[in-house]
Amino acid sequence: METPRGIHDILPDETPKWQGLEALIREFAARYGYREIRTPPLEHTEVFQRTAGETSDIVEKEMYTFQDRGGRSLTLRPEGTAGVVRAYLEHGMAAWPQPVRLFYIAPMFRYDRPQKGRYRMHHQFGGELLGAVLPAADVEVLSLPIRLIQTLGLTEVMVRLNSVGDQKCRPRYIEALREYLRPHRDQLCADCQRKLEVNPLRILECKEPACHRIVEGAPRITEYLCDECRAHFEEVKQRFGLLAIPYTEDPFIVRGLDYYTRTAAEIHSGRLGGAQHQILGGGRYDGLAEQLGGPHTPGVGFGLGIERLMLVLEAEKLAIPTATRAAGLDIFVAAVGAPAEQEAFRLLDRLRTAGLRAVGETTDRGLRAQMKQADRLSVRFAVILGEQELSGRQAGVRDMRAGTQQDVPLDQLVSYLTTAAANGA
RNA sequence: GUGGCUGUAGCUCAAUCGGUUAGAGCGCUGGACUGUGGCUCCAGAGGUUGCGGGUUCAAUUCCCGUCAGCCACCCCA
Repeated sequence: METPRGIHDILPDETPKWQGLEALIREFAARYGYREIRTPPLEHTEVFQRTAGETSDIVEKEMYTFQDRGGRSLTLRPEGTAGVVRAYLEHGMAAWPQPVRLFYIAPMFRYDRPQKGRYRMHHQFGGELLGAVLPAADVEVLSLPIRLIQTLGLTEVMVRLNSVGDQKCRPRYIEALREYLRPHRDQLCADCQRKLEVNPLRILECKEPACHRIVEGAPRITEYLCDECRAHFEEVKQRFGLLAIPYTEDPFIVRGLDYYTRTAAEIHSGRLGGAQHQILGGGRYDGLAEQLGGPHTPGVGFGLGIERLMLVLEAEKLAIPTATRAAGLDIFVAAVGAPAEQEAFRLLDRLRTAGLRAVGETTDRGLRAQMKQADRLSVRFAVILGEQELSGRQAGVRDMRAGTQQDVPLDQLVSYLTTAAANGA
């Protein structure tokens, strides 16, 4: 038996990295006033169908969808925003003080062909700011992961910005784009010919050389933005300048999800070898709540790929800060002989109750083997209990770093070790 | 979903032209050191050669299928 394709275990040697990164993420979320939300990994299929867009790749071919025993269609979440907005509506967060700032660190599921940096289950750190219309909101949300990334020390990151307009101006642009593309229809790749009718925006992202050449001469969405969208985009850019965050404007990013309006943002790393160099995607989604049947609710957010971020950290040889003290052990209790083992068993309980981290021998190997075990566990102290020690109501305490050893009375052991472990920790 | 490369011990890898008992290092267990870790030496355990089928006297080796990883697409985080 093994894990399903593209889905992996995270083993104890790896979890400290995750915990360190998560701790830093939580710290940054807190600094920006974002509170954690935990939505279920499973939603009604409609939640994603109605928001991501019927013609999006996610809905068309990447969702893990199945029927439960009651015949309902459920889907493992392919992205985080729709579920958060669903929760916002379901729990009447519109009645909370606005705007509402939320974040999550959660697994996402997409039925893609796996590759390095692309998995069927991956984790995203997402932030959502709901109930805020102004451009300042867009820049606030996006600045959070950007500052986080900078703190981690990432160097070659590119922030790309675009505006995809709104319900008023986007349809006009789509028509203009279609009109421009129609005469070139025969030169487009098969996929794009299909997209021409269904979703011409996505042709902009096509990397097929032929399509790309045609797209070069296509009208730019920025030329079709309505006054409100134009002003919004201008202020977003101005505020990126205010924070001195470098970015490039990219008229061809449209994002794979249909719910985006106005601001669309991506962050790429130049240090990732493979094709999976995008580490963040995000933007504004003012129409999403309505698509879920709720009242108009402006929102803006991002999703940051944790696995991809870790790949970049590795590629740039950057250390992940360890937020808490290492999960290492303080003490190993070695025992020789049955009476000593009984005493050791009781001692372990006392040590742990006193807040120390201690393990003992669980088989009955010789002292030599037990000391070897203590060494490999990298404990600070080994406590040795045998017949000699027991008869004197004391124990040998060996400092594993110094290689020194002394006898300590049993009734003073806990306080002795508590003090000793605290010193020079 | 399309095309390609690769799967040998827990890990990293070897095994001649298809040839008889599939090896090494690290790691693990034990011993030298009967109650004291690290260093050294010795020994041991550990394998359905990813899985299934085919060709052959004989398959880790050749062929087909399948599963998984990787690479390029598609797309995305």
